[in-house]
Amino acid sequence: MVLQTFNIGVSCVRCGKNSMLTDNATGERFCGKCGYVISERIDESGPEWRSFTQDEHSNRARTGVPTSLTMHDMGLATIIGHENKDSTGKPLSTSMKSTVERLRTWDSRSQAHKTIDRNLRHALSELNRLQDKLALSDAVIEKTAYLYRKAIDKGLVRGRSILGILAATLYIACRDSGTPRTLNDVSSEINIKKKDISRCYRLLLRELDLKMPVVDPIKSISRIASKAGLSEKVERRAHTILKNASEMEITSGKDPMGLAAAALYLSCVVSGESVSQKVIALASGVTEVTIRNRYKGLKESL
DNA sequence: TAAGATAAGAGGGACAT
DNA sequence: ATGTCAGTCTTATCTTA
Repeated sequence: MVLQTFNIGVSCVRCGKNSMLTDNATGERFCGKCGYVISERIDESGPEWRSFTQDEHSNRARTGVPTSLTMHDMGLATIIGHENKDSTGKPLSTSMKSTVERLRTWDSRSQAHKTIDRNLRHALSELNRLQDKLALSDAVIEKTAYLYRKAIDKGLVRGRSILGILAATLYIACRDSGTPRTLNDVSSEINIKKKDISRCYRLLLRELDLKMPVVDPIKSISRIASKAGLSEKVERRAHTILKNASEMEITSGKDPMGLAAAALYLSCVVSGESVSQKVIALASGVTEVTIRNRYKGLKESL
């Protein structure tokens, strides 16, 4: 019943026979004689709770293997393989074969394993890689995994690229948790075109009924300022510029990043600090032309 | 060299057909 | 469902101070 197994030369803790096997497909270890299964994950995973006092720590006890949304099956893998052989490699009897056949049907029906499982595996392993690349917190990753599962449940992934949806869910998780990552950041790491991600992004917002707060350009200012190495005075002045601008209602519909960048540039000019548009454009991720356009608008409003 | 101007092109939202 | 329109941002190129 198992695709590929090999003996790892360890004796079973239950029956004592030297017959522990490992399954290449799932990485599970189990006893070829008595069927006892051990999980490697127990060793690797920490507790699923945090404790803040010594008391709390000693009072709590684990009640099972920790599960995580970032495991494709939440750490609860039991899959019936597709070969009609028993654990020792011998073919099954006819009656057993039909029994297994029936079980397998139920197995795949209940989980819709075929595509969804593979899909999830792919997405989550990519997610793992992205966490390192983009320096994301575990919370963001969990949130992404949660959203991705929701997207699958709603059937939104079918017919679309897995990575596209994944990138969009990741972007949503970042926005939602206040982690400053732009569409550009995500796009360049995952190697999917920005427009494809934003298409998926909008789709998800619509279908999952999510509400994304509009990015406040004032929040972007400090990010750009520190990246471009601007003084605090310039930063503060840019704040007031933007505040005035938004009261005069010339900011709606404009790219928040563009606004923030232009406000900073204007602030530099009136403060007498010479910083080129190019520097700010580089730090903010918008083009110099956009800065110029917003800059023109902001200047007129003063 | 930096800043400004201009033009072409892309993608999406609003609205009408 | 499809097409048009106004508005935005980007890329590229040229001119100006």
